[in-house]
Amino acid sequence: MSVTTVQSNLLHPDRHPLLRKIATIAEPTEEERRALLNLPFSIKSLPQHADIVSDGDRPTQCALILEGFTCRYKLTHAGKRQIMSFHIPGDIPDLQSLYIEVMDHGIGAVAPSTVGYIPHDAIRDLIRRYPAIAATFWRDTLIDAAVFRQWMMGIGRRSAHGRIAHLLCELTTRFRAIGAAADYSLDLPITQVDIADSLGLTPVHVNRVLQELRRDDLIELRRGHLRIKNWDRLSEVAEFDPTYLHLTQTAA
Amino acid sequence: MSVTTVQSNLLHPDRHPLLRKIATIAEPTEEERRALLNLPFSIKSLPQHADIVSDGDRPTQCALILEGFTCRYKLTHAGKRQIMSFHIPGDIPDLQSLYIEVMDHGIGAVAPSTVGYIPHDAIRDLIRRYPAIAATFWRDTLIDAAVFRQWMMGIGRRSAHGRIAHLLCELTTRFRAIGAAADYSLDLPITQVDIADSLGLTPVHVNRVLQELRRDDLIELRRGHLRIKNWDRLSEVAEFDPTYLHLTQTAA
DNA sequence: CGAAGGCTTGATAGACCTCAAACACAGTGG
DNA sequence: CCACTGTGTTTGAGGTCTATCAAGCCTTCG
Repeated sequence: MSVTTVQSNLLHPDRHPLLRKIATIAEPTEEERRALLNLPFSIKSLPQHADIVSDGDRPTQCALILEGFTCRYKLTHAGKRQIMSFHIPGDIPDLQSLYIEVMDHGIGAVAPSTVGYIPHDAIRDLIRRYPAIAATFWRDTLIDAAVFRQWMMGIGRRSAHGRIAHLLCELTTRFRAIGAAADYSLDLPITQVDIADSLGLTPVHVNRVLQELRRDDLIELRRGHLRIKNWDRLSEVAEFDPTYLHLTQTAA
Repeated sequence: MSVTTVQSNLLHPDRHPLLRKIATIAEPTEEERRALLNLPFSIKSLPQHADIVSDGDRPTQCALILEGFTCRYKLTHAGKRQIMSFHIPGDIPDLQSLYIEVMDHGIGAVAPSTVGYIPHDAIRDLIRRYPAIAATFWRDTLIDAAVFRQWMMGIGRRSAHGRIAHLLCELTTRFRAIGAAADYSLDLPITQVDIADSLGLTPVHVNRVLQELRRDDLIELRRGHLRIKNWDRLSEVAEFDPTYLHLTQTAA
């Protein structure tokens, strides 16, 4: 997908990823929306597995996800990977680099992705002029933290079944919030290895649990497409309560 | 401990918990320090196990830890507890409630503690007048998130040994940063159950691992007192790298 | 001295891991 | 059109780290 294609189709105010995302966690004024649209950025396409930012970097810009699917991860000395969050279009996963100099983790493309790099200076200038946007950005990083906490509880205290079900509920809810999921069906370019690395499990075990979830007719997941066949029972298994996502409009 | 005692001893500018804490993550000007000192708050003493803020609350104030030791936690439906962070004097664990209406977790006293409740309005006013303080507070919540990430990796991908060693390294480093640990020796009013709940383990297993760490002459931990006997080897076991704490002065 | 909270120990069990190989499927190239 | 390759998924057998259950023990404190 070429840069021009992206710019002409994707960045219309009505479907600009950043505005869509912001609308899920705040209610910006028309002027603030315009200011957000005017943020300068340089677009870059990344292949699967490429790093958007690397552990140890000292970024001078933030990455806005425009298309694709990315993750935040860390490696142990033994080389084991822990994924700490997934990001969808509209997210700015390294917003924190505004106030934390050194990256203590990496952000990588789970699927081929397009990102817009926004200079720190531009963001600093924006939030200086629009305190409400500063508050929204701060809020966004706080919601990130809320998601970390939810994942921690899952990894630390819940069964593999519950964890996997919960992850699928969370992603579905977030995709629906930005309007990227028709009904309970969505494109989810994720592998079983990715799921394993995000939940502290092995791919083998993830595979076995997914089979059970399919057998119980709760989900359908293959070739990058997820369909929740029984939302009520799945969210029950997951003990899913979307409060922690702190969405303004909680799309049921 | 009475309120008067606290006020007369603890809140001298030179040893005010909030100023000490802030100094570990930022470099406020004299004027900003004064403004921080002038924050109004009402002091309250809490017994062990009392909630400072509860899951589901909609706080209108933030809690500054003045004395003691508290934790952030969540319960599963089955009643299992996951502790997500520990807080020491100077911390404001629910600073996030400024921008996130509903608490998605509780904060409780691990040991008897004294907290100062600061009205949201006072904080909002402060950060409106001092953008640098706003940045510092934002940074503080970002560092909280960094700690969550570090814990997630531990729980998801590391052995019980590594996790326990890491927790002890982290707490020691943080206590040292605020000047609450002489050398590698500190008062740590924590039970083995608390450790288990913070690392996704059972108390029984924590007990066994602690015994090994003692046998290997790495630590001494009993009756609320921790002494690291071999920092180098312990941080090796822990794969401890304090970068993620983002302290301004990294006390070795 | 009794009670309570925390720590320790032993025996057993199970969820999840490890290793290893086979299978499915899409894309590529001859 | 069909091998060929690569990535991702599935299956099987065995192993282990950590959980569970159940007592007993030690301090502290009223």
